[in-house]
Amino acid sequence: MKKKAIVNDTAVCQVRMQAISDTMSVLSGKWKFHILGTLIEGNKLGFMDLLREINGIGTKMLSKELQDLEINGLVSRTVMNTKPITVKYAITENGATLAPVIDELAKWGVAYRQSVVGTE
Amino acid sequence: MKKKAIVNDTAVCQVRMQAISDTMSVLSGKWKFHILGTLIEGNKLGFMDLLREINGIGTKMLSKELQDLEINGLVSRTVMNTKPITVKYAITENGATLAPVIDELAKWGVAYRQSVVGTE
DNA sequence: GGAATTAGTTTCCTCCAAGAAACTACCTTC
DNA sequence: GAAGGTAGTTTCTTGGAGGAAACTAATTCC
Repeated sequence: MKKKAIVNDTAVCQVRMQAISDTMSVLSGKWKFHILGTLIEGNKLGFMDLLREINGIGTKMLSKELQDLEINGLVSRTVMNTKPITVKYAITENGATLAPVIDELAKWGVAYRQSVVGTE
Repeated sequence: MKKKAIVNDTAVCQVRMQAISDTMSVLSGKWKFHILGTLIEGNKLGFMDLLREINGIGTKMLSKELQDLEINGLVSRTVMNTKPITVKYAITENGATLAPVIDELAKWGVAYRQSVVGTE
């Protein structure tokens, strides 16, 4: 009798796995959570604002990640007709639904850090 | 007057950012969520079980990711003294605290997929 | 005219994640 | 003793993520 996959061999688990892959695919990379988190906290920020807010990111990465997020409908980009041209990035309705996800990640990170510090 | 970081320039935000980085650092890579999710669902699985459960993963990655997870205290590895030597991998108490995080990720992935399908 | 600010793009480079395939090693069954 | 199952390790290779720095381009301030 050959062994087969048991646990994941249900439609529910397949969907679940796929869903996690989807999420991580959309939020892949080193900076997306930081960008989204920042935009959720502070609504409507310019490119240079984000560059200052997010410690360590460079212009290339910020530009690229923002494009990704815009394509996926999580962030909106609006060119303002101001004297020196400015751009406002904001979280979309869809992007705002990530708040609980980011909250859980942050919460877990805090708890994990404490558990590591506590046991050493 | 020079502009400064406003939104993230609070202790709370710095901690939050750090926490997200911590979490993503521990859970980095393509397979950790899948491994953890599988171990949360089906308690105590052997190496070959996991290899079968997780579609697409290879021995090298599985081995490496399991080591990472064990080092970080999220997964336990127990060598059983059975006739052909077997190893049981299980989620730890600490690792089990990831369940809500994984749930949120999965939940969001499902909703996101529906939002994309719904609007096209 | 030169400096500074906005918002990026482009180029070059490096390192690492990830996969394929082969190999080790031990034990059991046929 | 060959096949098949356990649990991995090792080697080789490639694509892409990510970073540094230079560059574009428009406008405003001094």
